[in-house]
Amino acid sequence: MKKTSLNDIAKALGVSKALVSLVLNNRGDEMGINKETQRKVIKMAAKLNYKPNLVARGLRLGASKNIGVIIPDISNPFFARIARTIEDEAGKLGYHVTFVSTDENPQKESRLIRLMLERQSDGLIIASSQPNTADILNLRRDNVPFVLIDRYFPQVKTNYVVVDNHKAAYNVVTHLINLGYRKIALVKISPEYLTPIRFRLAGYRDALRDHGIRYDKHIVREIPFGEGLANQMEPMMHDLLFRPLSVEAVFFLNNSLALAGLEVINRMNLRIPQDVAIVSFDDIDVFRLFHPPVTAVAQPYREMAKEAVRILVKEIQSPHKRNEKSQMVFAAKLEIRRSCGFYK
Amino acid sequence: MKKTSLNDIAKALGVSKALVSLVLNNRGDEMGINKETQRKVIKMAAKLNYKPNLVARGLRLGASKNIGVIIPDISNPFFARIARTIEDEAGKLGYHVTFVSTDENPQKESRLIRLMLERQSDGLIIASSQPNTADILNLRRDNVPFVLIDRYFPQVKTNYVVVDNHKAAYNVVTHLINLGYRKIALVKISPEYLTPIRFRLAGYRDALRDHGIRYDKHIVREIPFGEGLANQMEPMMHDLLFRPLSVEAVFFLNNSLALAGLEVINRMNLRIPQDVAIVSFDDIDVFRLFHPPVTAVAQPYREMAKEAVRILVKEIQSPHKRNEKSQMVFAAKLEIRRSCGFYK
DNA sequence: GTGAAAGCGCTAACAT
DNA sequence: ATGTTAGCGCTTTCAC
Repeated sequence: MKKTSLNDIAKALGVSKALVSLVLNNRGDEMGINKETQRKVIKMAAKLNYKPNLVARGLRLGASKNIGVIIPDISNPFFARIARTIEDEAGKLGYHVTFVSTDENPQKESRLIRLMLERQSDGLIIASSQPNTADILNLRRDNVPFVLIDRYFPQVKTNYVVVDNHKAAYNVVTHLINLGYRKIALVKISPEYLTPIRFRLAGYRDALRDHGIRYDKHIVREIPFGEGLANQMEPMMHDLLFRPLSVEAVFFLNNSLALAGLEVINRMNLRIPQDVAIVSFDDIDVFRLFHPPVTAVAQPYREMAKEAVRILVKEIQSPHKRNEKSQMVFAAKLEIRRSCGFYK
Repeated sequence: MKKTSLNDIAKALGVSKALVSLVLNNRGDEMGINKETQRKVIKMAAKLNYKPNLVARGLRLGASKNIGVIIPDISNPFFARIARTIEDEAGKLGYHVTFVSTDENPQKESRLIRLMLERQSDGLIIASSQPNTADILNLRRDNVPFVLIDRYFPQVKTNYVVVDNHKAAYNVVTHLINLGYRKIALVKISPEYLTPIRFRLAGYRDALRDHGIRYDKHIVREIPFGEGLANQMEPMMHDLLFRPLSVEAVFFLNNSLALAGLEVINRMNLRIPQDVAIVSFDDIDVFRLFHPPVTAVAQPYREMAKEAVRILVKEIQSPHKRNEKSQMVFAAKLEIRRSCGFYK
């Protein structure tokens, strides 16, 4: 059973497909087409179970009404939330969304950017894992509407929506220091060139410095993104938490690190916060549920996603002034819970 | 700056676009096109930054190489995992994927199915929230390749990939009974007509019956899908856990329910499993990390997603024998942890 | 070896 | 008030 096209309806009725197109796009009245004719067209469309071919329409109109969203991993709760909000907000504006996951792999990301463009996405939202700006500069040169989210490139003028990672990390460390902790370890994830990681690290260093604590590279650690996270966490935590390092607090730079770290700490039968205090970046739901609840930096992901869509769609719809770029920096909120020994 | 098309390359070289198309699709040798000409075409394509328009190609070829995935909520970890695996597996077979979320809303699901078809998806993977089979029957009538996942319709012959929910729930309850629990509450989510919910409930009833325990409707509860979950959980837990009901164990029928329930139980300062034992369906990562770790039913989501893609792509690629339908029922695994008082 | 032409389904401009 | 035509970018058939 072949799909019904405009032509099939036109033939069945002995009219032209242009007329059918107009009627079905609710432009019948505007074009002064006979009410009765319109009725017949609509009826026949229903009878033949007509579904417009949006691909053909997109080809004709030069717009797909599709937004490509390129993120590291749709199964990471932080990005899943952002993705979901983007989906909803884009829907309100008449766009649908295609998500793809890069696994923090720059080559894969390049391929996926290309794929989205070949599939004629009208614009892109990207949480980029690129170490350099080549792809981004290409997009800009080609006048492709896009918005960076979560990560950006300070040296390039683009649209972006991020949080103030430096300040957020600074606040975390200050909070810990105020509670009396001095030996504060930091566990980050590679690739380390990403702006969120770099700025969080800088916030950590600056907070230490401003409180007269020396930066100690031995208690700043890194784990590569990927599956083996749990395995590497175990020896690392042993190393940090026992002599000679004996850190008092650990600041995890994202939610996956914190989850892996918590699992290890539980296995080691250490108490939080008595034996070690814990803070994480990214406030995922379950942090509230742990024993004790985990202090974490909450990013306003809804607002971020919403803004990203708003900026993108605006740029898509005004092809003329594509050189006005928007930069949005949101404040993150430190959700203080009991894992660092302070009870709200 | 306009996008480069085949025609632009053809003109720049004074050849026909047919030739360019052949060369760029690596069919130059096969068609015996001059090596030197091929080289020039490829060079010019690179110089003009040519990107094939996959939409136009799809229109011509009648295949988009796209799979539509329709699920309740991409930000639910269970579906996010499935989605991610589908993305990877489809990618291996040369397909890309579009995810959309229905929020368990049947009308929204109908609209999204239609949208995916209008966007010319070659096939669909659906975790359906429909109370009836109308949409499914339409899809079948129109010969659209699709695979149901997680939920299915027993009265309709379709492809589907699910777990044996009855058996899994039966095992959960049997496990609890063997540990000595008698008053076992069940908390389910609406819509209740979904096969997983129905079969899990049936498994619960059958296990009780087989062990000579009377089914008590007062300790079988339901919460509607949506935002207000936490609010409704609180009074419900009070009701179940204190007199006169005083249940000894609670079986949550999915991960969101269990998370909300755990939060309330923590707030009530009850101990797990001493005051109440807990089991959940869906084994999400964090269950391992709770104090105590939560016993849960693990679905083999990787295998399920992989099978769904395999079945779908096979059907897409063999338009002739579309009436051979595959039904896959996977066994779920009960991950026994300490939340029900049994220590492995 | 290469080119010309047709056509996928649609819509906009132009005719009548 | 309705129809005709052209063309979006691509691939395929057939002709030279």
